[in-house]
Amino acid sequence: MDQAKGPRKGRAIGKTNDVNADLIAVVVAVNDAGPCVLTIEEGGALPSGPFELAHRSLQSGLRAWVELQTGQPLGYIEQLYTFADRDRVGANQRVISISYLALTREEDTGASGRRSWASWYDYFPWEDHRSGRPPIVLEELRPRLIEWADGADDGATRFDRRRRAAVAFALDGRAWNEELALQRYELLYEATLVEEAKRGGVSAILASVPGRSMIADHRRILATAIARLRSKIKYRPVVFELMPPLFTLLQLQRTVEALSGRLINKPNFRRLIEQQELVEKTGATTAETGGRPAQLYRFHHTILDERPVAGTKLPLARA
Amino acid sequence: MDQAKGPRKGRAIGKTNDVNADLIAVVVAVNDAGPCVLTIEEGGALPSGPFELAHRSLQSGLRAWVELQTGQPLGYIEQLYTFADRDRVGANQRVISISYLALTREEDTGASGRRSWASWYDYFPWEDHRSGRPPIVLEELRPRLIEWADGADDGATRFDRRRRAAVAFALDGRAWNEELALQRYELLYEATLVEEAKRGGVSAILASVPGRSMIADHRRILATAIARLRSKIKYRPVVFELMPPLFTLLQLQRTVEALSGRLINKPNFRRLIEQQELVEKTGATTAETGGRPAQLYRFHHTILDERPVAGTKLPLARA
DNA sequence: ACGTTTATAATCGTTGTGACTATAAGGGGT
DNA sequence: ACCCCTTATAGTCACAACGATTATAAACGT
Repeated sequence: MDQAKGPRKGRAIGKTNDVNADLIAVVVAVNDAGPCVLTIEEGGALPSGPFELAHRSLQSGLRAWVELQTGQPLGYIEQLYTFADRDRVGANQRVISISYLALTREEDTGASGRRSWASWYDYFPWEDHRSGRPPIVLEELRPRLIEWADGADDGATRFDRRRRAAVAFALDGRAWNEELALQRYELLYEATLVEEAKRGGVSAILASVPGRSMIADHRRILATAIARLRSKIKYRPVVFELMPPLFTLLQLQRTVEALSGRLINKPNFRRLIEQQELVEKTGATTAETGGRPAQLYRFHHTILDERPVAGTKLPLARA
Repeated sequence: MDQAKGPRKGRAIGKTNDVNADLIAVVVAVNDAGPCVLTIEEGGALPSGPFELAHRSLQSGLRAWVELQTGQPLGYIEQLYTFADRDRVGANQRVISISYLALTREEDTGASGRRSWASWYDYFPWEDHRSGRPPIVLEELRPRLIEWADGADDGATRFDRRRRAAVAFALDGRAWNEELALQRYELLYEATLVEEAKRGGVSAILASVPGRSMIADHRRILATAIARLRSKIKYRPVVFELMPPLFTLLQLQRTVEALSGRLINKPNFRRLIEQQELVEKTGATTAETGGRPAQLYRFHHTILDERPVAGTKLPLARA
């Protein structure tokens, strides 16, 4: 192998450069309660395990670990990011985390022990704007962020911190941007307002921190997944990976709203979906919700192949 | 560390699961000749090297290797993808390739030995549509792709292959989509129409293959970078990383055209750039190109912080 | 019968943007 | 000096996308 790669200089094959690669999965589903993530340890961690020689590929290794730990088979998979960051260094060993996003339907509730579905918004209570801006933003986060900003040494840093907080959390009359989920989490981390940022720190005085945390950097990875998914549903029809075979347009809309954390105008949503020919009527109807029975639709699969770029643009409120 | 990660089951710390992680850089610049990539070995490989204990992070490791091998300091860096695929398996050792995209200006031509800038389109001659569709598509690729499609066993596969080829290469009256650069390369790989796909194969009869190749999967990584960059310039103002401090709007347009491989309507481009307030006039002008002297602009940096989503949407020809 | 809920259709006005035309300002050749 | 070339810059036009709103239809419950 190395002979074939002659160009490398100073390359030393040996144990000194070996690393341990972890595969971490964010498995997402949506149910009536909202968007969910598959967890182990009662919501304290994401399914994960080391990449091993026996695995044919990164993806198959990930599938194996998730199925072993939760019994959940995975369909759609997409690579998220590879981390090799802070506080994950061992003696003469480094850990690389390769994270994936998986979309599935919460059906096959195999009784596989330690798994459980947890709502996104238990971990990020400030991300759900479906009923307007959640109180936690103005009541808890804003004062603490301002306090953090004003604690900076020089004026330029204070100004910059206030601006970043305002952009991320839609303060000072700015518009909320649901895709900034990761930036919001990173900002709270930087401001030491999440539990993870206090680990190993001297401040044993743990004031109440917003949102439930996870081990290691799992919550950060979850934030990465949320941001990616919220962005992707706008230009690729990935929502359908989360839908049952037959669904009504309102169910589809509720799913998109659950993911994006904000409400959508109903007629516009219907028009967008229908004119893009992403779905087709089945003829059947359902009347389980009360009100006029709704048409049942099915995803129009061939569209995926023909139009690789088209997607489900979300009709979201203008700023 | 492992105690903190109690959830893992069947986890075995030991040499058996160790892997070697390679960092690979696609360093992009644009000059008068077009879009370029930084290479070593006379264009045969991308700068790369193993992730080592001494590196503080993945990014710093990458910077170190690129600077060591080419003398090029890196500015903007963005992670591309992590591969652990085919034919990169050694005995009891696996190689993970973590690839990055870097944008820079081709200025500091330090005389660092084995580096050289190579045009994208030497490796992907079918990707440059600035002067209309290149002849290679219809004259060479199309007949071979059809031959490959018709070589399938069953009719469904034949149909599917023809459709995929038509979508990727804009056959049968379809519109060219510059963002499908990676899919095109993968399709050619699957059809055994690129040199990499024939390595180790029995077919020693190497018919002339389109485009220059690289060692290992470096050309695939380059294709990934091109696709990512072509997509990203449409919604994030990353082009400016490739521009000198002062530039004219036409220079900016030529850069975008070089990257996307297609021409842009001039008035529309100017309107888009100016109304988004991405640039500001400096007052100075230049008259080096002949014709009326052009205003020199400068990137409006503050915009980056205020509008994290806004970008340089490309006014591209409608389908 | 009436109100409530949901589904479905239609309309209006603004914005975005692709395509095109026109005018201005320089240089070089004859 | 004039013409012609090249490039810069401004303006127009038409259509498509889309956010917001209203209206009508079809079920159920009281």
